[in-house]
Amino acid sequence: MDELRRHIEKIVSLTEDEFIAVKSFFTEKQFKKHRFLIQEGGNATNEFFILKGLVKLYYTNAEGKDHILQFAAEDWWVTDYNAFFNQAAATLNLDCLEDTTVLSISFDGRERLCAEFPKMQYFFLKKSNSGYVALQRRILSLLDGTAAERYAQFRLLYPGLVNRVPKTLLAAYLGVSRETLSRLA
Amino acid sequence: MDELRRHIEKIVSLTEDEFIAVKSFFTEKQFKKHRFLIQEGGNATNEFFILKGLVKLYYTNAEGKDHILQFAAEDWWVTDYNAFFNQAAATLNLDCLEDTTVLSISFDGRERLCAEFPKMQYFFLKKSNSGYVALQRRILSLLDGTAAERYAQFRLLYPGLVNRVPKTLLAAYLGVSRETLSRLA
DNA sequence: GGCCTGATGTGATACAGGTCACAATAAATA
DNA sequence: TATTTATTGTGACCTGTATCACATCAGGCC
Repeated sequence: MDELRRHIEKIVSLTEDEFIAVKSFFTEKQFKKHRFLIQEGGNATNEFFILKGLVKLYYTNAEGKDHILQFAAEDWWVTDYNAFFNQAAATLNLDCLEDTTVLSISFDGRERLCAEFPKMQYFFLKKSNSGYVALQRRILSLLDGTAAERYAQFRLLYPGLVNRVPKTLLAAYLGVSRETLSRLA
Repeated sequence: MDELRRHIEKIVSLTEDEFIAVKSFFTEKQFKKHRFLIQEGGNATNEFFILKGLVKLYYTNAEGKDHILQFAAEDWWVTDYNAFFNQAAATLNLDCLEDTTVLSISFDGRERLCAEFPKMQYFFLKKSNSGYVALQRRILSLLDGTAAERYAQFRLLYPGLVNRVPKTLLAAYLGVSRETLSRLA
């Protein structure tokens, strides 16, 4: 739970009492490797903060091909945000690459948390803003970069993930075939 | 200015007095076609709300090739968000495809506006959240779709822009060459 | 230990889309 | 009105990646 506090305090500071109140909105949960946190067609009523482990968020297209939107390891937030914010059915899948421990917060919980603590609303705003910028960067690398450049960029940006994620999945994140990535590596 | 109020009130409601206070944070500005609102290397101290007109936000790579991150017409917000949020030098360009009127707000202004009106912070949070989801969707269409599919999707999503933006620029947005787009149309 | 499944490498071949080149309008601007 | 400067189309050719097909090797599990 301390991870959450350290994480939040990178942006806003909290008193002891405030943090106790904040953390009451979260529930700790454990998932084994291969378990789903969200499945297409199901609900996505929770957002997850990863305490330990590694998950992948992905879309499976009509031909059964997966495209990975995000990996999330320690200190990352993840959910099917479209489904979460709009309280709609999930179109994405989220499952564990490793045994994973998360803190879970419901949509309503998050709304109440933000209403009660403007600081936390500020925190989520800053997070959302930097997430937006990160996605813009990724779009640019898809528009501008070659497969090799995107791979190099990924290694720079997420050195810790490169040797933790199988190449097949890295390929599904980068938008390259497994075989092509293998020829680059 | 009424456009701004209508736009905000889709998410939070404001009293007359509140709106008067809110709008004092904005300045109206006019730009002619081809004028730059932001240039690479310059500053991006302002965020713009488009009242009238059309702009493009783009990145120019080392070979001089442009990649369009965003078009923004009436009721859209736009800036180089990386530079804006981090108070850093711009890496993107923003210029006018048509004569354009905007409401401009500075970074500091926006921070004070959010601090003073939690409602407005909530507004910006919701906007950022849906922006994030929209970029995820675009990433998926870059990962999954063929050029023709992306074009079809764009027409569905932004029917009003298709005949307002030259095909050359649409191609730079979709990540296809001008020639290929022409053969699809 | 032995078996199965997932991860990775590599060759052969196919194709979507890029690049280059030229032409014809349409639209700004002097 | 005249003169550039954008915009769009289209042919010819090239190339980065996808696909398909095997082969190998490591790790988890019975």
